[in-house]
Amino acid sequence: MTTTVLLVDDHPVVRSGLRAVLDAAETLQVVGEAATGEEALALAAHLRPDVVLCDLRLGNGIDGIQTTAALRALDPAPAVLILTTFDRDAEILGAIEAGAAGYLLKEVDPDVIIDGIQRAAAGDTVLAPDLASRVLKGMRSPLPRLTDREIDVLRLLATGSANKEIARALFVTEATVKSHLVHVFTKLGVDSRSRAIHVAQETGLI
Amino acid sequence: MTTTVLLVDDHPVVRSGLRAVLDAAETLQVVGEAATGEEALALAAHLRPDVVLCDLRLGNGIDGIQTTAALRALDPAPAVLILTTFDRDAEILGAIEAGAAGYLLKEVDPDVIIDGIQRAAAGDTVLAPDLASRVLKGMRSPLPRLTDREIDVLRLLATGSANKEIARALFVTEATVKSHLVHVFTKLGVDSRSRAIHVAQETGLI
DNA sequence: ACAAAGATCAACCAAAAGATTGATACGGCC
DNA sequence: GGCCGTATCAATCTTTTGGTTGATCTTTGT
Repeated sequence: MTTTVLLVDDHPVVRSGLRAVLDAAETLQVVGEAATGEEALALAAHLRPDVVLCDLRLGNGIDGIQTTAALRALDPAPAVLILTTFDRDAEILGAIEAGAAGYLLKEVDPDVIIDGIQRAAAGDTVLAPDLASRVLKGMRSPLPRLTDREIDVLRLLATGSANKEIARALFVTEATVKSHLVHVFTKLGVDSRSRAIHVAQETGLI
Repeated sequence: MTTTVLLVDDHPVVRSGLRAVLDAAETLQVVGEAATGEEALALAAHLRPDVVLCDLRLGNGIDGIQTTAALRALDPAPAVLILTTFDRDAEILGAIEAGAAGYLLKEVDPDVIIDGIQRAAAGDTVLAPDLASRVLKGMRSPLPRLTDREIDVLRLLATGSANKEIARALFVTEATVKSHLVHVFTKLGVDSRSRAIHVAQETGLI
């Protein structure tokens, strides 16, 4: 039984490579390609693939996590297998929480991708062992949840802004910014803005 | 006349895609593939390709810029065309300074890559117009050159370390760290550690 | 041999950041 | 209706950072 696959990646050469690899597997058939999340949704609704192989970073527009969530809301809903270079906790957990059946890194051999697609189509969860342990760890001690406002402050922080500048940008007082920073520092377990930026970037919170 | 090409990328699916694309072009012939800079050097010395198509990030070991410099030191020296997702100034200028004949981003269409390889083989410089203007800008007002010690301090800064912690890590006094930071801030045109981290990351200095 | 650059260190002062304590108002949930 | 979480704000104090001025020693380049 042939499994149909939709490829979603903003790099043409990656799509070419995936097509060459998957076409060589007799049980898989590439039915379409998309360079953006929006294209992926339109094509998936029309072509009804069994599996969507999707990158996380998709240029402008919605990202791979948002694309995954939207794909999983389709009827019928394809299995989504993430294939990306990004391995930060927030991204892995975000993809799984969005409904991805699996998460592979682009460094893997092509036959791992083929096997992953087949297992995703069969309803299995597809994770490399080290990623699986990180997902379990994430379920046990989840990444801190920052409120929208805290994210706003943190993003400005990461551009190098001082508290006064952040206050000005968000139309609040410096005291308010400091209050938000106290919460952010506590949630991230840090005690300086430099550390907060570093942890947030490493884990993919921003 | 057939142009021979060596592919250097740590992602197997990217190499597959490039091979599929280049094999379809009758004037090009892929003669080998490497996943690391070290492999690339060994293969290039043996296969003597006209052009090496090389990514910047190559997993562990030497990076694409170091690989480019080493390839250009071979006799005969192949033309090196960078194909990467990274478009930060320091990386572009670093690759050009290392002797790369050109720099393309992976978002481009396959025929742009084919054309780029042919032009690189012919001795031309291969840059997308927007990258070319940035290279010219880089020649007019080059990125600041930081000393090895300043880079040491900046890297630790980027992990979120306080001045005392950086001093401890480098076995110097806090006064020494502050002195280096004064120079770093001046060279980067910033006035805070957060801004220094941001600018350094955006331009690819760290 | 000399000059320049880099690395090191210090002292002082002002500004910013961070911690603490305390508060009000609003929206959502039970 | 009450509780909880979020967003907002303030005052005070301590710590850290950043800027300035000044210095010595070593290494590098001409």
